[in-house]
Amino acid sequence: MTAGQRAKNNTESVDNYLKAILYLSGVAECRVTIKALSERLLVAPASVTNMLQKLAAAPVSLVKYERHRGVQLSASGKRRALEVVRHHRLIETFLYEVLDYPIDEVHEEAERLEHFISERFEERIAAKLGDPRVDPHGHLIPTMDGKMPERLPRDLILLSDVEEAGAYLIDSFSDRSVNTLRLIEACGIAPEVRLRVKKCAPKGYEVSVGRSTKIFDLSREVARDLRLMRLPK
Amino acid sequence: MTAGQRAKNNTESVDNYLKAILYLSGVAECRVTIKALSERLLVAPASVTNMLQKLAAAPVSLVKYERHRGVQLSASGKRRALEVVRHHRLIETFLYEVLDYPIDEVHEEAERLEHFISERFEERIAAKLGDPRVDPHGHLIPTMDGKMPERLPRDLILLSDVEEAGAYLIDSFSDRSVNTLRLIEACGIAPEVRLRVKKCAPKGYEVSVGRSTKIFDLSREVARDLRLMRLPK
DNA sequence: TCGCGAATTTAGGTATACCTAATTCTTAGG
DNA sequence: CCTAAGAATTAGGTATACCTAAATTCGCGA
Repeated sequence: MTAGQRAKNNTESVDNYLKAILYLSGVAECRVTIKALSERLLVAPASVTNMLQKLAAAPVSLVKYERHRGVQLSASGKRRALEVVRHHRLIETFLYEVLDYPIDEVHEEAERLEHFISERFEERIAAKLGDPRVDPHGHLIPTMDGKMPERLPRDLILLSDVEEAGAYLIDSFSDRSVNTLRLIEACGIAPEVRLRVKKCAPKGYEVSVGRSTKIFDLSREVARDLRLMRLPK
Repeated sequence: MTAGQRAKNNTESVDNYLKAILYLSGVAECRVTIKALSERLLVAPASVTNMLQKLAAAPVSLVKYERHRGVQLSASGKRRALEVVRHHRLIETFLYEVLDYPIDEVHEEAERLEHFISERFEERIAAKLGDPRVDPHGHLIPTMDGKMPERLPRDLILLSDVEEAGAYLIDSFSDRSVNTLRLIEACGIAPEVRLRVKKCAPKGYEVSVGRSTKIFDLSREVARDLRLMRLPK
């Protein structure tokens, strides 16, 4: 490194690797393969190996990495990853609640900004929003001290796995597909709203949302993005 | 360029060069020297030459550059520079008005975020703020169509150039020094507020602000950052 | 237990945006 | 009008974060 250049770990890129590892290792926190990371990040496997070697060798190492045996986050890697997720979900909530963004535009903007906001910005939007527990999709927001909050033990199920008609509460939905999000929003689907499943056919679902009696047809595609909580009959 | 890589002009770095040229070329839009840019951007002169050559050679060239004769913005360069300045000043206003930032923290955050917000974000905060004309320092905000708005012709003078006691209106102040900003704010100085100059000594100034009769001593240092409008006697 | 195919790693390269050192150009003063 | 100081440019290098292609290594099934 030449004089006048500072080591800049903690780049956008590093953040994205950490987030991807966090996501892929899941609740079990198991090892993540290079291939899985490569696919999620849309980056060649060789590039992933390279980056992981750097992350592991960093002065304060962000991942535990052994050749041919996959990666896991280290304690500090996990802390950083959760901080970025906190940024992401707070920004989404802020865009939705304060700036009246359409729900399907919230993810892309947050994906960029999450890397560049300061601690102060984080603190101010959290305050403005009253320290929200979930984002507009119903996903839990990690706490300021870098932990994922426990959720009340809920009996969760994807709509696509529902096999009998009945009453449910909407827990959360994926932020992946813009089209699905538009559709979901158009039906009035939102976290903590009641969903009544009228019929489940192999091709799709008939549901009503909230107090409305209007019936919507949802495809299996959409149903895979909807996470519900069973309500007692 | 390898397959799978897209040309990414319009980087943060490019934006900063364009802003610096805009600033240094001033109202007269005269040519800017490599040395001046090098000093403003804290980058070696050789790096500046390099970057300018790229900017001039780009498919849609952002600057007019001739070896040994300095640079000027092209029409599209100027448009882009003004867009970034618009982002900067809107973000500053937003942080100050909506997120209750202290005025001395507004510049640094905006300096980072200005490069990463989308058109939608710009549009939404502008709407939220009611399309403000000036930022919290009193600086004019370029319009959506990329022009610097005309200001009413005002008879402007720096406090440091004032030689006789009298009444003035505060037009704007520099966002450069955090210390100066704190001091300025503590005195209640803000755009469009009345300032009464009681005494101007070679070492400093005695002033009162707004309706208050309290007297503040301002150093020449601070006075150089304060732009005033003369009020008729 | 051996070998083959998939996963991973190494080796070598590109573009960006910097840097220093060496060279060339400009121009202002004698 | 000529020269030397200072400005600008060229040449050659660094770090980051990618890439492709060519080795490796692992582990599963015959």
